[in-house]
Amino acid sequence: MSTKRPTNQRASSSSTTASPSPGPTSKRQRLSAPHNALHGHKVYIITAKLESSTISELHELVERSGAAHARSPEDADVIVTAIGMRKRFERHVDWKVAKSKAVVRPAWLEDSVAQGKALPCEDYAALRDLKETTCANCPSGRCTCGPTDSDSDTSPLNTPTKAKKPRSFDHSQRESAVARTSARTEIPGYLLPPETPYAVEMEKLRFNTRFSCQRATPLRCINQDLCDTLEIIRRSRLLVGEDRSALSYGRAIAVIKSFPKRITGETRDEAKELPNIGVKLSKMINLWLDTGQIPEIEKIRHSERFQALSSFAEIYGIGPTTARHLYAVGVRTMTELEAYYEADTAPESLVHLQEDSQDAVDPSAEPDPGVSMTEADHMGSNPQETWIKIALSWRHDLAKKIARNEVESIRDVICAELEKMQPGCVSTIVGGYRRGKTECGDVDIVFTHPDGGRVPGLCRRFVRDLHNKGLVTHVIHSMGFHSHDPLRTHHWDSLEKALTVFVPPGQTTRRRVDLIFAAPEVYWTAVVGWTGSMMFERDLRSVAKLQGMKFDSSGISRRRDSKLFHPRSEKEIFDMFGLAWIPPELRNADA
DNA sequence: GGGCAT
DNA sequence: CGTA
DNA sequence: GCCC
Repeated sequence: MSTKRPTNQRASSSSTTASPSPGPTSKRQRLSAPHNALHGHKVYIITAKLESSTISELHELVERSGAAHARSPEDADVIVTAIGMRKRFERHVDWKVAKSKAVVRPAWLEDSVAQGKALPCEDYAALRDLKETTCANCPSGRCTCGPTDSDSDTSPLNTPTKAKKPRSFDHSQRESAVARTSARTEIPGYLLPPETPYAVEMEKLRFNTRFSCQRATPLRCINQDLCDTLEIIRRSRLLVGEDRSALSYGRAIAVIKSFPKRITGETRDEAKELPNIGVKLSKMINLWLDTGQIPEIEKIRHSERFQALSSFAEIYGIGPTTARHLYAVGVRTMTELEAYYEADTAPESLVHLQEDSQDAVDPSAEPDPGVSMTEADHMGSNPQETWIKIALSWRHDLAKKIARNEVESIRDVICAELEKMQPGCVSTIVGGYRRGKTECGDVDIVFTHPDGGRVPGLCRRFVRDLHNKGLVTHVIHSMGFHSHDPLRTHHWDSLEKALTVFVPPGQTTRRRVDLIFAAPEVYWTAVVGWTGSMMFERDLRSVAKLQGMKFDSSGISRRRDSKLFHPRSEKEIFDMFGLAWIPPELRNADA
């Protein structure tokens, strides 16, 4: 996997080749004392297209210039960017906002600091279409540029609004996970995937960092056999209810997966120094190296209880607790499990909990508002029991993996249907598919619409439509968009989701398909939040928390004042938390 | 000895 | 509690 | 079970 892009732009020192950058701006005064060239101004740096070393240099320059860092483009007087294309630029800054700022190339900052004063912007405008407004807002206050030399289309700054291709599906071979359902309607740049992949700075992704969101973790690693072994212990810990222990095994697995060397007698010491590998795990690694196995694993493997709990928990809707209850009342095999739910003698033991979860199983509500779960109408008192009976009937289908091309064709079917109901939606296939798995357990798709007003309620309407057409047979809805509810203090669940059972047209195999509808301002958080892996998400949230922030798939907020943040690209989320970019295929921190 | 995602 |  |  060649993750290192043959990067060609070093935007900083000599931005682009063909610009009239006045005066050679050499390797100047790294050591010069601070001055006040830009005192009183606020500068915002768009990090896209910049090397991280350049980014830090530019930050230094801002400080040295006496300017302040703006926290957002809106907040700034000056926006520094290496982006020259309007469409790409708009992914970071609203066009209207941009017109009220000076939008310049990095060279302007360098040269202004070098010369100790704010230089005229005219030769530094980052985008041709913004040259005029940039001059009007130039900190130097003495830009002389007249009305844009409107016809000299040879300008290197020119940003053709119409890019090369009539961008309909030119992205497909790069990341077919990302698709738009509409080619006709105009989609704002910030909802589109990057036209070139972000650079992956491998040197920053050190394997011995604490959190998996700071490391590159491939789908399968060089020590996969060890990871698979430890995964058995982890599963076992989860099933018996030792969640914290399970968490530790999960973290250990994650860090081993990112360790790029085969663990041998040579490298074992290094491996034992890894974060999340402590005394116990070190001993296990020793055993594994010396004897080729770990006794505890063999014990677990052969345990009747583990096998029973494992198989029960494979049923959708049965988790560790229910599995343990079943075992406790004497159920041992799948066959017995079916018999147990067949016989209408369900004991109270399983009934009691789980009454008013916020998620509504949407079956019986045949009268309009919900999708019908046909088999489940006329049901007995216990919805949980009913639910599991149905899930039992799915188990063979849902155990089947879904090939990538089938994931894509399911996406195509769904997008085609959605386009009929609501043209112009944008979508990304997320989940394991996006992380590069060749076989997927389910299909997860995040949707939005450039007109945010089109999104509330769309999930329900659309799923009902799919149900009427026979494509969706069952659904669990989670509420979303209760934003209109004035009683709600956080009216910020700008996300609707439906967990469905889907049968592709002309087929009979049921598939689990999750549809997520996000307001446009939380589209990228939803995409990051639903791409996974699970450990990657946990660590991302831990990192956010350490920084006083809160991350979840429906938004990012500052804990102290609940201020919301709306990143305009996936990478902006990484930037926001000071994390190096990690592409989806290297977020596979689960075994 | 508390925290471990939301 | 189960699920993502 | 590991980290701070």
